[in-house]
Amino acid sequence: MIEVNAPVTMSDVARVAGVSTATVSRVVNGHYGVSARTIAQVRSAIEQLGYESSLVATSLRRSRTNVLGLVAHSFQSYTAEVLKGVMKALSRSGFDLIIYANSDLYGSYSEGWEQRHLARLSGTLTDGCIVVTPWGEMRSRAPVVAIDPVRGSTAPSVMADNLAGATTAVEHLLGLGHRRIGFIAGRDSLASAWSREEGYRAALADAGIPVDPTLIGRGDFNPESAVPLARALLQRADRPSAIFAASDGMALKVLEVARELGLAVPTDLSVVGFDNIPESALTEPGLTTVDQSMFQLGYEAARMLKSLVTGEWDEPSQVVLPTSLVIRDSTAAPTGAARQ
Amino acid sequence: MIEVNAPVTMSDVARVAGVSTATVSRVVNGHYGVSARTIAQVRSAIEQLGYESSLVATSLRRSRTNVLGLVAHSFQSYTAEVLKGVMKALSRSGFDLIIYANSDLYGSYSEGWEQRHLARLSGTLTDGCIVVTPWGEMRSRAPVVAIDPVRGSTAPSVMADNLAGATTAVEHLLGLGHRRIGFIAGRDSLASAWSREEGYRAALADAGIPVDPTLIGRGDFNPESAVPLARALLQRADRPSAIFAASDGMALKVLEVARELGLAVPTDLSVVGFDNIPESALTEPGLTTVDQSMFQLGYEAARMLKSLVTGEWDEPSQVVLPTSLVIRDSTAAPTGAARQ
DNA sequence: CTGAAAGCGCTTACAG
DNA sequence: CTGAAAGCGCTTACAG
Repeated sequence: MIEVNAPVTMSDVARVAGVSTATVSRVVNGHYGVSARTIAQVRSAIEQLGYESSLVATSLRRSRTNVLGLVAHSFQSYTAEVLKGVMKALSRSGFDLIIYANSDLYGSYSEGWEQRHLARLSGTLTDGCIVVTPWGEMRSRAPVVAIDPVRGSTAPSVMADNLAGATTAVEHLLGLGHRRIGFIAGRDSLASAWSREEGYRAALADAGIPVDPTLIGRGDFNPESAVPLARALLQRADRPSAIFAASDGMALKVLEVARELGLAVPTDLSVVGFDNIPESALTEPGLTTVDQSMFQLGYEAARMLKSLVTGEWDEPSQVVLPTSLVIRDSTAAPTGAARQ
Repeated sequence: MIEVNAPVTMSDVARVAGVSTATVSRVVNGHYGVSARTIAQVRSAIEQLGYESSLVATSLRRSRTNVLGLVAHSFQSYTAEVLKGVMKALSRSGFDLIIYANSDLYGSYSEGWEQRHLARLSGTLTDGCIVVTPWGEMRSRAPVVAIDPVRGSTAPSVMADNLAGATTAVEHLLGLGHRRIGFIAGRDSLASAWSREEGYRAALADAGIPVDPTLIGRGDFNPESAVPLARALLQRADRPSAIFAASDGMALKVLEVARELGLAVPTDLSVVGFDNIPESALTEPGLTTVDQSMFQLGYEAARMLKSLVTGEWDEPSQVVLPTSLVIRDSTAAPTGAARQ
C-alpha cells in the first residue's frame, strides 16, 4: 500500500489510467459513452490510488450538489434535538447534510452572521439550507427554510404553536392559584418570543388580571440573560409567586437563582419553561414546561427543504406544530410563604 | 435594496468598484498594499452588492481554511453530546466547524464511508477532521483525531477508560449478589468494545466466576442489534439475573425486551449500560450506567485537533478519560424469582 | 499600488 | 468512444 502525502487528484488517476480527466470524470459520475475497457482501467487506477473526488471542486463546477446545509449559531440541546429530526428526514434521501457551526459565537448571539454563512455556503456547496432561529429574513438564491423564524416572515418556516403553548402554561399557573406571575421574554425579533409573550398576556387577560409591566423581564433566549432578570424579580418585596420563562434554558437559570436566594421550588416559587429540552427532566425538581417537539421541527424543516430543492413543493410553506404542557415538579399552588 | 438572483461574485464587485478581482481579493483578505481610496471603493461595492466570498472557491485555492471537520455516521445522543464538547473547545478559536453527516446511513453502519468523506473534505475544505467511532484507521494528509478509535490504532485519539468502567459496572452487579451476568458486546473493531468485554471478563475472573460464552451476545453498538440478543438471553430457562450492555442504546433495548417478556426490572432482571446518554436518566426505571463524558471526549478531541493543525502539538496523542458508575434504578440484588 | 495570468480540482459542451 | 478547452470563484506570484 502506497502512503500518499499530496491528495490524489483526478489528474493522477488519468495519468495512471492513461486517459484524460474528462474520461475519468465520466467514469466517476457514471455517464454514458465510455467503453467497458476504459471503465475497467479507470476503476483500477482509482482503486490503486485510493482516489476520492473533492467535494469542493465538484460543487464549484456543478450546480447541484445533493448536499443540504444547516446553519445554527450555538450547539446546545435545542439544536441537537432539531438535528436528530433533520437527519431522520434525510435518511436515505440521497441528500447529505453539512452543518456549519460558527465557533466564534458559541453561546452568544450576533446579528446577521447566518446570512453571511448562508451566502458562503449556498453560492456553491449546498442546494438549500435550514436556518435555526435566524436573526433576520434570509436572502439566498437557493431555498431556505427557517426553524423558529423572525417575526412577520413570510418565507418558508417551521415553528411550534407558541401562542397556544404559552397560554396553556400560564393557565396552568393560574389554575394552581397564582395571581402574580412573572414573565421572562425571549429575543423579540423572533416570532416565537412574541407569541409566547402574547400567550402570557392573553391568559392573564382571560383571568381578568391586569398585566404588571414590571413583572416582565426582557431576556433574549440566551440562558445567561435570565440571571439578572430573575434576580431582580425575586428580590422584590412583592416578588411573584410564579415565573414563566420563554425557554427552558432561561427557566433553568431561574431555578438556579431561586436556589441561590434560598427560595424553595415549588413551595416558595413555581417555575414554568418552554421547549422541553432533555435537561428539563433532569433538574431537581423536574421542570414543568411546554413541549415543542424539536425533533419534529427539524424533521418537518428538512422535509420541506427537500421538496423545495427538488421542486416537488406542494405544501403550505409555514408549518405550525402543536405543543403540549408537561407537568413536572416545579409548579404547585402558592403557599402563604409566597407573598401575593 | 436590490434583489439578486445569481450569486454575487468577486467579479461583480470588481466591476462595480472599477478594479480587478485581484484587488478585491486583497481588500477582502486585508492584505497590505492597497490605497485607502481603493479600499473604500471596494468596500462600498461589497456593501452595495451584499457580497460574501464563496467558501468553496476560497478553500479550493487556499491551503488553509480555518475550518475543521467532524464526520459521524449517525446522529444520536452520543454524537450530539460529543458535538457540544467540540463546539465548546472551538469557541472563539478562529476555527469554524463543518459537520458532515451521511444521511443514507443513518442508524446503520457501513464500513469505510468515513474514509471516503474524510478524503472528500480534507483534500480541500477542512484543515483537519475528527472522526467519531471510525470503521478503520484513517488515512489523510490533514490531521485526524479519532473519538473512540479502532482497536490497535496508534493514531491520535480520545477515548474513555473503558476497561476500568466496564470492570466497575460488573463489580457493581457482583456486589449486589449476581452470579449469572449476561453481556452484550459492541462492534468488535472498536477498542472500546474490546475493552468493555475485557472489563466484563476481568471482573468475573476476579470473583472466581468462569465466563459462560453462551451468556455473551455479539452486538455492534447499534441499539437494534441488541434486540434479538436480549431476547435469546432472556428466554432461556437459565436466563441471567443481570445483563451488562456495552452501550446505553443497547441497554435501553434490553429494557424494552424485558418489558415485552414480562420481566420486571430490577426485580427480575438488573440492567447496566455504558455511556450515560441523556435518555438513560429518563427511562422508567432509570438506567444504571457507566458515565463516559461524551462532552469531554468531544472537547479533548477538538483541542487536540486544533493543536495538531496549528502545529503546537506537545501532548500525548492518545488521551484516555476517566469514567464513573452512575447508579440508578435498573439494578438491585437478585431475588428468588430470578433463577440462578 | 494595481492588474493580467495561472491554477486549485473538477465538469461539460464541443469537436472529432 | 475520447480529448482539448473553457470555466466554476477565488488567490497569489509576477510584472509593472
